[in-house]
Amino acid sequence: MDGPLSDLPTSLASPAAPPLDSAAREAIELMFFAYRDFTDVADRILEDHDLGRAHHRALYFIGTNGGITVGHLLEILNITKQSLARVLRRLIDSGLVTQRVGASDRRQRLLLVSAQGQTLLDELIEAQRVLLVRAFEHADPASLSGFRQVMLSIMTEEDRQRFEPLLPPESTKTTRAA
Amino acid sequence: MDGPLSDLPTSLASPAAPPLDSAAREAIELMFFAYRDFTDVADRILEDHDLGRAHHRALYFIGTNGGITVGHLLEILNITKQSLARVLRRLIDSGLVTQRVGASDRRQRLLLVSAQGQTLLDELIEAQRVLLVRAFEHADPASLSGFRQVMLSIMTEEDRQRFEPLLPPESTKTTRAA
DNA sequence: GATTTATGTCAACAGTCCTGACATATCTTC
DNA sequence: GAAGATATGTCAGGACTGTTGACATAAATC
Repeated sequence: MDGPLSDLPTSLASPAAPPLDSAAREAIELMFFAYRDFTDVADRILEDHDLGRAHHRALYFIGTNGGITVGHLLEILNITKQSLARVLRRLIDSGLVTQRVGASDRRQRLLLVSAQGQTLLDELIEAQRVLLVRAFEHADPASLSGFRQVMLSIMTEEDRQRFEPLLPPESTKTTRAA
Repeated sequence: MDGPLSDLPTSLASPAAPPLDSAAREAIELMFFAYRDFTDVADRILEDHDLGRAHHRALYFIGTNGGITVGHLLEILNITKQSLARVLRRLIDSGLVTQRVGASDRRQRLLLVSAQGQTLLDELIEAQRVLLVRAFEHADPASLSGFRQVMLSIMTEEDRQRFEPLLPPESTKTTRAA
C-alpha cells in the first residue's frame, strides 16, 4: 500500500525523457538535503546572535568583498533594497558591519565588516568548512573538481562568471567535443 | 579601496586552518549560487500557481512516496506539523493532493498526488532536470560521481541514510584508509 | 539647472517557520 | 473496557525574509 503513483510513465510533461531521469531525481534530492544540512550548521550559530540567514549572506559577502557598495551587494544577493536595508540596519546597529563614505563617489556607502563581525563570520565559515573538509577528504581530487564542475554548470551563466577568474581557460560553455 | 579585510590571518576562530581554506570558501559560494539558481527555475513555475517552495517540497516528496503518512513527511521535511498543515491544506484544497485513510491504522492520512498534481510535479522536475542534464553533460561520469560523493558527505548521517539503498556497500563513513 | 544615480525610508502584504496549547480519533495495553 | 500513547488537526501569536509601491535626499553628470 505504498507507491502506486511513483512509477507512472513520464508522459504528460516530459516528452520522451532521456535515461538520466533517475540520476536527475537523485540529484534533486542531493541538492535539497545537502543544502539544508549545510545551512543548518550556520543557522545554529546565528541563533545565538538572534540573526537569520539573510544576515549571514550579507555579512559573508561584505566580508569577502571589503568596501563593497550597497548596489553591488544588491546585485550579488539579488534581493530588493528594502529587504537588504532591514538586514543591513541590524548588522550595523549591532556593530557587526560599519560603513564609510565612498572616496570617489560620495553617494556610495562602502560596507565593511568590523572586528566583531569578522569574529562571527570566521565562526560561521569554520562551521561550514568542517563539513566541506570532511566531504573533500572522502572524495579524491577528481571528485572534488567534478563537484565543482557540476555546481558551476547548474548556475546561471551570470553567476558562473563570478567564478571564472578561478576557472582554467578551458571551455565549459558550448564546446561539447562531439 | 577594496578588500583590506579579506586577507587577514584566520587566527581567531579557526586554529591553524588547513590549506583547504580557499577551496572551502569557494565551495561555500558554489553551494549558495548553485542552490539559488536551481530553485529559481522551479520558483518561476510555482509563481503561476501561486504556490511557494514549501508546497513544492511537500508535493515532491508525496509524489515520490505515494501513500506517505503525514508523520513520515514531517520527518523528511523536518518542519513542524503546523507549518506542514498550512501547506497541505492548500495542496489539498487546490486538488493537487488527495488523502486516503490508512488501511492498517485508520488514524493515518495517506497522502497521494492527484493527476493534476502529477502534471505540475512533472513540470517542476523537468525544469530542474534540464539544468542537471546540462550539468551532467558538461561533466564526465567520474565528475558526476564526485558531485554525488561530496553532496552525500556534506549531509547529516541521518539524511545520508536516505540514499544508502542506492549506495554501493562501501564505507563512506569512518574508514579513511590510513 | 535639469536629470540621473545611489541610497534610504515608510507602509503594507505574503510566505514560511516557530512555539504553546488544546482537541479528536484511534491504537495498544493492562 | 478503561487508561495511556499515538497520529493528526487547529487556534493564536510571533519572527524572519522577501515583495511592491511611493516618496525623499544627496551627489554626480550632462
